[in-house]
Amino acid sequence: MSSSARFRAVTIQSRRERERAERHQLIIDAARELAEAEGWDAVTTRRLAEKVEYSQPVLYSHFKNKDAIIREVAIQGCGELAEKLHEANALQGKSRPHAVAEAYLEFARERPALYDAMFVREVDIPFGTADAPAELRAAFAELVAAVEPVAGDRDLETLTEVFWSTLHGIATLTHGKRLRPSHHLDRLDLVLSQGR
Amino acid sequence: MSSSARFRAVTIQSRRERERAERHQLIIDAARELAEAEGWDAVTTRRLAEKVEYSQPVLYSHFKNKDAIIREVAIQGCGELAEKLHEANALQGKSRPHAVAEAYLEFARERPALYDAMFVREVDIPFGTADAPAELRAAFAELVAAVEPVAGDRDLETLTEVFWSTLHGIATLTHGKRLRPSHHLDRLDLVLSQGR
DNA sequence: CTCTAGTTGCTAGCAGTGCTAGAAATCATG
DNA sequence: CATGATTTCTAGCACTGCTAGCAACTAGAG
Repeated sequence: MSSSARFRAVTIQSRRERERAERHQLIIDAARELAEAEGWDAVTTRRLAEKVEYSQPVLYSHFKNKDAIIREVAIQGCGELAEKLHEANALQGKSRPHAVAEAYLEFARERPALYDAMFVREVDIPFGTADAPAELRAAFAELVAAVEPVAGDRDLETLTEVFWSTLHGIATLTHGKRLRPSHHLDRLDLVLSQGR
Repeated sequence: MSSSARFRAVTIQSRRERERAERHQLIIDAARELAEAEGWDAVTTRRLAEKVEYSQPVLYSHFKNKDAIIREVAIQGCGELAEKLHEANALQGKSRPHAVAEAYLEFARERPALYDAMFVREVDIPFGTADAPAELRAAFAELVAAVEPVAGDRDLETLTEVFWSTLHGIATLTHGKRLRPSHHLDRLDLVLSQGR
């Protein structure tokens, strides 16, 4: 093997790895788009394969199974949520809890399928533990940051869990048409006034 | 047709209707048991038919489709929840919000599959409207009753929705292993102290 | 007791699901 | 061009929810 051949081999390999990574992401994006457009029930391996213009087995060369694809969608979604909450935390004017609560609920409302994958479906992503994905811990950290200025002498992490639970409850019950849509803002005011 | 024949005909018919109703309930109970034992994924029409010792098409002579069975399970579950909350509301000693919150979370923890059918899965039961099932309205009424003594000048129904959302959020996030199990009681204390 | 009308429940099958073994096609290299 | 390795596809399995159409049973009349 000549040195130029070896050199070529390396670049070809890296190009292949890059293409593989692109296709990996393509599958994730396609799954998310399909879910957002028609719901997770419409995300079948056949339709997903058709959307990325490959055959079904290609999906399984990238992911162990269908759940692994959804899990990846969920984790990337957590990254986006963390970003959005970070921006809300940086806003001047409104109180941090207020801004973050609004941002959280807006996220859940605008991307219901994504939110579903992240926090409703059973996806066995490690959550509390140390080996939870970074995106997830980042999102929770933003919630902690939002609550911190009003925590007072209350335990910060516990207070954050309760804050998160309330937002999550409102998000899911609203999406399931179990709350009166007209009173959305009233509920938000009430949550925030209770938190002091 | 003699008068005795007519009499017999009526009783035979009523006996059949009774047997049909019993089988109807048998299917609902079997679905719920199977779901509670192995999760809703295990509730297939084949396994359900086997459990009630009939063939699959019998299920479809009682229910329009599989979702209709789950919906019935969910509605009856709401009835049970309403009962349990009613008892909690009647308890002396603890504050009503405290007793009801504990009862609610205990219900969700002990019957996770049932709770899932009631409030997590998309089941298109009419919720807010007037033609919502009585069981459902009864359960919500108990939540209202629990919140009423601490409502003060806040809108009762909105406050109840927020209270419910928080409980629902805690219930689902706990079940999905997204909250620290060790701090369950702390969270509850925090919720109740915030509600005044 | 027998025959008939009507009901009830079953067998067998369809189209679709997640997933995979093994054949086919493609590619980099001598 | 030929070869060996890699990549991708075809075809299939066991399962899903659901249903058409046949078989078995029952109730009542003669």
